[in-house]
Amino acid sequence: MPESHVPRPQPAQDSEVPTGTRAALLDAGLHLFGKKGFDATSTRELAERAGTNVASIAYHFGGKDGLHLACGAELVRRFKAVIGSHPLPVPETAEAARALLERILRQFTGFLLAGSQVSDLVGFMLREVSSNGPVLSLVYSNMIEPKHRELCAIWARASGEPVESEALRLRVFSLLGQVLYFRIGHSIVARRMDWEAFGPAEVDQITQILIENLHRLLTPEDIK
Amino acid sequence: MPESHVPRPQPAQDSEVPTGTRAALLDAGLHLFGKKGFDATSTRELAERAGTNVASIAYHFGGKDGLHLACGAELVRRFKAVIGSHPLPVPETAEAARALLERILRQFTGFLLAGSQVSDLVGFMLREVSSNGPVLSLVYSNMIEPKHRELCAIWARASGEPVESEALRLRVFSLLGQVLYFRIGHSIVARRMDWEAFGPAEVDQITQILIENLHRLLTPEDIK
DNA sequence: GTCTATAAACAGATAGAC
DNA sequence: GTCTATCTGTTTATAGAC
Repeated sequence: MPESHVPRPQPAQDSEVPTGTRAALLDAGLHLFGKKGFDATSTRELAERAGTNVASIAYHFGGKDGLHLACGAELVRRFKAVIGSHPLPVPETAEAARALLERILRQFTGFLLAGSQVSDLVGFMLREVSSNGPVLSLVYSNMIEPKHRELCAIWARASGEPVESEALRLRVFSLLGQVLYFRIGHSIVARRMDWEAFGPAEVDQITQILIENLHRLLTPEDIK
Repeated sequence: MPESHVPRPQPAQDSEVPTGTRAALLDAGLHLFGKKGFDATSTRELAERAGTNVASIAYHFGGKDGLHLACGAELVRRFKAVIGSHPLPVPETAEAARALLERILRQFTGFLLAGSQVSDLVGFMLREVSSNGPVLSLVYSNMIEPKHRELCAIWARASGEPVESEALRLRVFSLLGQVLYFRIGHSIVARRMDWEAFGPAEVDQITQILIENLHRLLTPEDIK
């Protein structure tokens, strides 16, 4: 038989890149849900920002909740498109692992703190983390869990601790938590530091402290 | 003249302790705003939980927004009632300062992570931190700023760094950020650790890691 | 697929009885 | 001070024209 109507095979295991009205609504959702929160965002605002009408939300996503979940999936898709879907290799030596952790931490602070074109994604994700709903489950298993596991392996090589020990997993969380706090509580930090905003100079200053903290945290207390 | 109608003198500089319907609405506000967020909480829910009617919100607080702000003030009042309104004295020696920091950190993790009768307050405050509105301004200047300043003074004594240096202020934030993250991202941590909930054993484990981190962070890297 | 029009429920605020 | 009843506007969802 000639050309049939079956959907074309997907490129590898990656999900479809959205286009048209669908994509515009996902953009609007990631932006507005992240900026104002899910409840504070109305379907009218979403439609207006996407340049369409309210009914298209129900048509494409089944409703406001469906759009919310689809935004979670889109977040994971974009994240994988940026950082790649393959795990980082664990370096051979402790020194190389330590250097890699430093590089990852720099990337992470830059990603979270420097306002860029991805700042919609960050805002959206942080709201989901606090709310702990079905969208977080999706993001956790497709993004957070695998990346945290990779970090633990690298940290274990750098510090000599056993891989996947409970203390190690918690320590990695405590390092990431520092970075996240500077994003979540940036308004408080800015007031206390007498900063008007988080410019490049301020982000550099924070990054430097966090890099120092990384090295201090990697060093057991009794070696002093 | 005999008994007059002037309001009775306030006890010291502390604000009035609310009673009756007013107090019930503040309780409901702290609970529901903290649990579901301001936008997701309706005035009907608030009135029902307080055992009163919607009109009383406007009567006592002028409206939903007024109740929100009053909840912020009530948060500060309750916080001061627990920890006292006087600043902690800075210890004489570095060792004593270090021990005091450890004690404060234990208190802080217990306060934030162990679900207690104050967990409503913590949930409310964390939402305000993220939302950065007028309620946060109130809480910041009456609670966060003075307490952070005290911590910086103690940290400076413990580490020998100059008081109020920018690096020191950021380092203190980074330590507090660790604790806050374990509260904000507790659902993520619980999944990754295969914990069903944050019980006393789990909180102890986290506290131990954070205490270790405190001592590592207090120790400059070059002394190893 | 896109859009207008509308339905049905819900929001916060308030008038007025008690 | 408290409460019921109601006003006015907004919410999400949907029916149906094109």
